[in-house]
Amino acid sequence: MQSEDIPISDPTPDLFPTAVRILEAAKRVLARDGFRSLTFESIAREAGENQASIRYHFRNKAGVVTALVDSVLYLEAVQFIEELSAVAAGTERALALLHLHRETAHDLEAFRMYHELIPAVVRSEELRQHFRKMMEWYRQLDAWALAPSGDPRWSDKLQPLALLTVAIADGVGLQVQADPDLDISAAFELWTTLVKSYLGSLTALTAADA
Amino acid sequence: MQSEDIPISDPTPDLFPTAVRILEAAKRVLARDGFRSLTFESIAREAGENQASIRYHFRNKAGVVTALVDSVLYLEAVQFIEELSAVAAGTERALALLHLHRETAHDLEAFRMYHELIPAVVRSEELRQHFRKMMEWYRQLDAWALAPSGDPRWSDKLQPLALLTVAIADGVGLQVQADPDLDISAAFELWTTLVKSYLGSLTALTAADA
DNA sequence: GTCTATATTGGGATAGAC
DNA sequence: GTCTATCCCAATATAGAC
Repeated sequence: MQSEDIPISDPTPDLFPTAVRILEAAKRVLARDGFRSLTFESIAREAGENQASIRYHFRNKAGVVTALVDSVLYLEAVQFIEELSAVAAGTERALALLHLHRETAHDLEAFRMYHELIPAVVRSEELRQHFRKMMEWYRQLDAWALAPSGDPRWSDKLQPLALLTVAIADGVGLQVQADPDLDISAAFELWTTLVKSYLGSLTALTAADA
Repeated sequence: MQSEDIPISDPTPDLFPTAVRILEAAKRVLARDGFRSLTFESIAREAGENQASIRYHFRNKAGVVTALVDSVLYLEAVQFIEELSAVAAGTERALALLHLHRETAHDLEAFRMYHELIPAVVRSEELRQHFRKMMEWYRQLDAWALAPSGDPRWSDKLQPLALLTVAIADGVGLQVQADPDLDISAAFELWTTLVKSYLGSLTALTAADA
């Protein structure tokens, strides 16, 4: 799994330094005050820039939102690659993935941004395609991380499980948004057990095939 | 599981007929055009009512949104109770629950409304508490539906699994929003297998205890 | 490429007639 | 309890100076 497999490229380096600062400011506003508060005025204030400067760099509001979504989705993805690439393939990496999901569920701010963006993302056909690719990519990342070995044939076989792990990550994150004090440890331990036993049965089956 | 266990009551019958029609119109606008399009003007047009009439019945915008959230959450919940109560406790009902989740994932409009409301729900403390209770209630409903028998002691034991089933339902729904053509059948079959095997091991364990 | 001034729109809210 | 008229504000967008 090299970084070339990411279906979107980092939007940040193509931008002027001012544009980057504006984008960072926009992300802070989004996380703190929500999508409806994401205005030229609030971004300009947060960035210490002029409203007209934002418009110059991003043309209009839609331009800002697109760049923002791109950036948020991208960064979320990059974090996962980095952390999982450091772990050896097999059970260790599978456990690392589930652990990462568990930690992420408690990242209230990240999920808040995520949920703020979803309505905008789903309603714009362009953004939805971006989102679709990112979801697909997340499933592939999970399948890769869950695979007992580096053998790429595992990827297909693990797609159904990967769909579930991604769903669990998103779904638990939502429940934590509803109740930040929710204790999810027992559920994640159960989930880990279920996944381990399934992976075990898969490798046993494959060994029998051979 | 009687309907008295629902933590919120049906908001609809307390309202005047006009208010009910306004609320129904608001739901249609929300599903079709999204939260940002939910204005007095659009609701009034959809309902064939006057803007001032909406204000008279719901005081202000926040009043409309609160009633709307209440109504959407409530109806979603009621549907689940009705369908699952018709099935006998045990494996049959557990499978019915998972099947219901699978069907619901394809209800694009319902999930669209759900996702449109989430940002508003999470940012208002009052609405978030409502949402929290509803999530908790959904977990209890799932635990009840998954239980091998009517014995209420199962409920506690099955909370972790119920957290997962709720997460799967929400998480898969999101993936389908991203890609309506996504094939989720293999994933749900796998999920059903995992749940059945876990429930089987639980009952075996309990039988050994006795 | 940064900024000011201003135009335009649209949504939320108020007062009060009927 | 329904409706009209009107005010106010916030947010996007434009023109053009520097």
